[in-house]
Amino acid sequence: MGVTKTEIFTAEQNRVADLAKAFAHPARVAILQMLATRQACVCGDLVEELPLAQATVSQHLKELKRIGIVRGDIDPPRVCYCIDEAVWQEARHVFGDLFDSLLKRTCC
Amino acid sequence: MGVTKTEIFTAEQNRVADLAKAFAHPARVAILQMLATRQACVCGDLVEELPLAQATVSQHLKELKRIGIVRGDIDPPRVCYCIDEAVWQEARHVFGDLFDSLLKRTCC
DNA sequence: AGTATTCATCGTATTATTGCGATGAATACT
DNA sequence: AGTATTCATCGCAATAATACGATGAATACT
Repeated sequence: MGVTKTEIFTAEQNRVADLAKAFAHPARVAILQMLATRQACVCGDLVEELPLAQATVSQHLKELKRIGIVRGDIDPPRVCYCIDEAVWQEARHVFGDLFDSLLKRTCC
Repeated sequence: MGVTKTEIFTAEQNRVADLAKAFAHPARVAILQMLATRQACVCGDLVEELPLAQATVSQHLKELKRIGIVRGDIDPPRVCYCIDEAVWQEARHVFGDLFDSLLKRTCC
């Protein structure tokens, strides 16, 4: 039905899925890479460097803010977008734990 | 348009996005956790443990196989699903490198 | 042959996502 | 007041994803 039954999964599973969504679109990967590797927050420069319309970039940023991995500090009329370091580390640990959970298999 | 412009992003960005998609739905997270932590591959037991219809689980498995992180070894009439360890490690490194790329910020 | 088991796929309905033009809000600068 | 800049949001169109019932293919067991 296009509707995800979030209520039947654990909070942890839903959080992993949400954090993964931040990286589940190449445009958002590009945005996160830009924000992570710049000395300065790029603000609206994102639109210039990405071959996407301003409205589209704004929407991806909105999704990243919803997840929490990006903050938007207003500095009118600009907005300075930054990685939220706490959420970034949360994601690192969540995925790290997940990847570490692989056990040796006895079949296949 | 609901159409992702994959051609305007790097192969690496598209690969990250694809791997992230494996974890971008709580049902797939649950499936991957089950496959990663069982001694034996659970095959069709997935359907029993998940509150989803068999057709839905099969579709999630199809997506995981498309990405490559899961293999389906047929053992008629059963199918034994396993984590593909090589792809699992690929994902670990891809995300590890990404999370390590965060630099100290001088703004915000 | 007939039946049961296991799983994939098809068809369908519904919702989500992606993308962009247009518009609007907020601010700064003349 | 008038203009420019920056960004969010609305509205729309098109595609993707989620979910499931029904059906079919393959195999095993009677």
